[in-house]
Amino acid sequence: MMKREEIAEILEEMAELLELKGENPFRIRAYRNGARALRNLDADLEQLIKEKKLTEIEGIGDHLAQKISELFLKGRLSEYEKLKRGTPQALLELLQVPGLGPKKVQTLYKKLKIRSLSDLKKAAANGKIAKLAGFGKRSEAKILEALETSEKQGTRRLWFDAMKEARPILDALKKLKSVKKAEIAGSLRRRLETVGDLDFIASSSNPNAVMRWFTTQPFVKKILSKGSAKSSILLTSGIQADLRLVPHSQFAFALYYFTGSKEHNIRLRMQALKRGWSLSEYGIERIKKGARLPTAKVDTEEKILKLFGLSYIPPELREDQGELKAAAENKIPKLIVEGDIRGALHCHTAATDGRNSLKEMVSAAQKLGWEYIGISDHSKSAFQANGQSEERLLAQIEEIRKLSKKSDIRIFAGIECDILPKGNLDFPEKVLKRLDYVIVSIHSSFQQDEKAMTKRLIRAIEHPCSTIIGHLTGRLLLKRKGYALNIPKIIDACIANKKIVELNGNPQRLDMDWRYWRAAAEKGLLCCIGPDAHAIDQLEFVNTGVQIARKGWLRKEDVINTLPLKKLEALLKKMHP
DNA sequence: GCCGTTTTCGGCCCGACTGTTTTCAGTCG
Repeated sequence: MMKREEIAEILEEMAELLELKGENPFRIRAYRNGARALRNLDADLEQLIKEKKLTEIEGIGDHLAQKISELFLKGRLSEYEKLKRGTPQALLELLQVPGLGPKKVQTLYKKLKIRSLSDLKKAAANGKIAKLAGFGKRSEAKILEALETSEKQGTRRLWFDAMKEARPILDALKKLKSVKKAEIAGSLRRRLETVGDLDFIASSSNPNAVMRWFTTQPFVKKILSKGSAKSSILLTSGIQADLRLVPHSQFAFALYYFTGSKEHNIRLRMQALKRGWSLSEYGIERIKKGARLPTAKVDTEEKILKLFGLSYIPPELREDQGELKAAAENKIPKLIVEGDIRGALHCHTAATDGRNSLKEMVSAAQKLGWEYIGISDHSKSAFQANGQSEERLLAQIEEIRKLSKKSDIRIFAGIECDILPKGNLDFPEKVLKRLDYVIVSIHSSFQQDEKAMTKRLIRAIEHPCSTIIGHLTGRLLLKRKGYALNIPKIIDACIANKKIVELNGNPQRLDMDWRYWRAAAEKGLLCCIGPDAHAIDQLEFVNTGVQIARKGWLRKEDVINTLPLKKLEALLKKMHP
């Protein structure tokens, strides 16, 4: 049985192989769309295949359904193997070199027999590439440089880190005299958990001056391209930043377009075309009997959408996950905002692996205006994190009760209790019962297979004392994949057992993934946004969690730490008698 | 290969920049 992610990867590889063969671009796109649809699936793949419902997914037709089923059930697909045999495997890695696409890779292969990165490097060093038709000295030099720098730079960044870099640049842009409006766009604006580059959009009456500024700042390591409408630079930190300039009247269109996602834009444009509108990053025109008639000024994103009878779609939702349909039916939810948060329950102290004392954490929470804070230090098996022994835990509970009485802010006594390899919890029931709530998390034996891991977690979910499931998959973005898990099954188990799932706001985790939240919340799953704070300045990770919760279509009502104190108290009491 | 209020064929988003050309193909987003 093949996993969903593995199947998606094969479909994507097939798209690349077809591209190298010079296949119909739309057929190639269909494979990519299919892979994406598979990744975004919130239902159980096995069930869909059994019930022959794969074709109900948008982007998956009869052919792809057949291929996916075959891969899932047999673990292989003859068509894929045939494709692979027909193309040297190494050509795929050549496609990764910036500036090389399918056509050029094919030329290199046919004319120079280049079939690997080292072949490419040799040919470029010997000046053979410059002599090819369609190539020249500059492209040869570019290839060499790309090969040399590619190893050094891991290109993607955590959303949180990228935002920290982008803000000062945006602020400086806004201060320029000839800049009227400036915004961040792209995946950064959509709050994608990791981003590949920083996109800026600005409107200006003097593009050349702004571009001169942008490409000559201290943060510029290298200019990748420079024009009056678009420039790209490499920042000293190694990440790429693009700036697009448009006249003031086009700003909203440019912002909308460059915010993406690409798939969202394609769908919106298709809808526009059907209604007789041609939408682009420059504006919108009525198409009438071949002639294009310009329309009146539309200067906000709201107004653009309104032209198509759509309500506003926040950037976070523009992932082609049904948001256009929802907007057409006026069903875009009122998303949670940072100000809705009234406290947090996943916080560590120096008693285990936190940096600050209980008192310091509490007073920091108070400064943030919270009504409550829950302390959830590690349990004894979390050896690497100095997990609490039973004795130390009981003493901490005592300390918390005392301090809570004296404070203006309510302090809940909790724990982040390890789920042991078999699914049992790290403390006996009688200890857990003395707490206000119990976050259960996995911190060991990550290598278990999906079946064992799912069973392990479900056992913890069924434990009478568990309240919240912490960082569901244990992933560390850009570093470590989450453990194997049947997430739809886990979600169903949580709903059946009335357990809450955490949305961990640590920028490296953002776990459970936003792609699952919409469907899960619609089925009744409640969320707790946890900062997983290990220091006072990390309490604000709860806000990063809010950004991702918005991306998961969550409303205030779906998140328990938006509840006022009395209501949260009552909820925890009911869940944890 | 997908899809359908221009439905079962014939479309499928669209423009900027680069490098190599001398009007454009390829790549990228």
